[in-house]
Amino acid sequence: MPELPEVEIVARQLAPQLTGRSVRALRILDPKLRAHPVPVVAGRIVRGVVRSGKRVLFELSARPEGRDPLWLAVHLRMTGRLIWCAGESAASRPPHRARLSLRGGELLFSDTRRFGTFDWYDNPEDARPQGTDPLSPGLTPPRLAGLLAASKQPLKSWLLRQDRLVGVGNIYASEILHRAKLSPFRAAGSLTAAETRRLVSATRAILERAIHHSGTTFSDFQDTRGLEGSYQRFLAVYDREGAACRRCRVAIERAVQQQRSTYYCPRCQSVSASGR
DNA sequence: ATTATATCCTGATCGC
DNA sequence: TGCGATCAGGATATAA
Repeated sequence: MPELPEVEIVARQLAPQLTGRSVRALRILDPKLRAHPVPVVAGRIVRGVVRSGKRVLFELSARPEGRDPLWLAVHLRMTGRLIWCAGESAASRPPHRARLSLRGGELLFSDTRRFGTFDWYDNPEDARPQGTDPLSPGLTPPRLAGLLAASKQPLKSWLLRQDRLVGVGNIYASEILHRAKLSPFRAAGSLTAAETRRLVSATRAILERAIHHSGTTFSDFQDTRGLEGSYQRFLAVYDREGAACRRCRVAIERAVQQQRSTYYCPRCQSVSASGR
């Protein structure tokens, strides 16, 4: 479900809601989420909520007894949602895998397919993703060129690699390549300098625009209040097989790469097209 | 060392 | 209307 923009929205909404609140209790109802021992969180204060790659990172203060601060990284994977229920007792709660009770409200982790994960860190450095964040100043064309260098992977597959660039998923990968006028089948390491610049700016533009429109609700993304995003109205290629390309009117095509759908315009994104 | 395949889950949708 | 097959925005362990 959530890619970088959706996770960013969730973190931005939660930060002002949760920061400063003290933790009452953490209930983990799904044993699958309890693979590792769960640290004691009662009595800690939420110091902040930020996006870290595709994960939502919660900073929890040291406990009064003097323990060290703690970080919780929540990965939403396909169907995870973090829902903030203000008020002391949320009487009727939707189904959820875990529940963080805070002073003044509860944070529910709902996740139908149960792919989402909790990871605990006592050092935020350890929680940092391996790949470069596309919205950080660190993503420059030379930097991207260095990351792409020598890779024979198709561009689309490369974009999904979280150990290079972090945050791009299946929907935005197609959107980014369409905007950059690059074929999803091109070898990642074969881009010219100009094409690399286009890829950097298209990646930023698409992700920022999606954040601006509160993300994409393809089937079930909802923000922390249960509201849907609106970026699906702006999708240029994703889920538009057979529809006319908004740029050149040619029919959008669908291909399968790594068992995942790729949507592209065969004219705007032809392998030989140099773009411009 | 890269790169395909299978796997983790549930629910919605598709085609017959 | 019913029912099995197929498909989902993610990522990883295993196999090739």
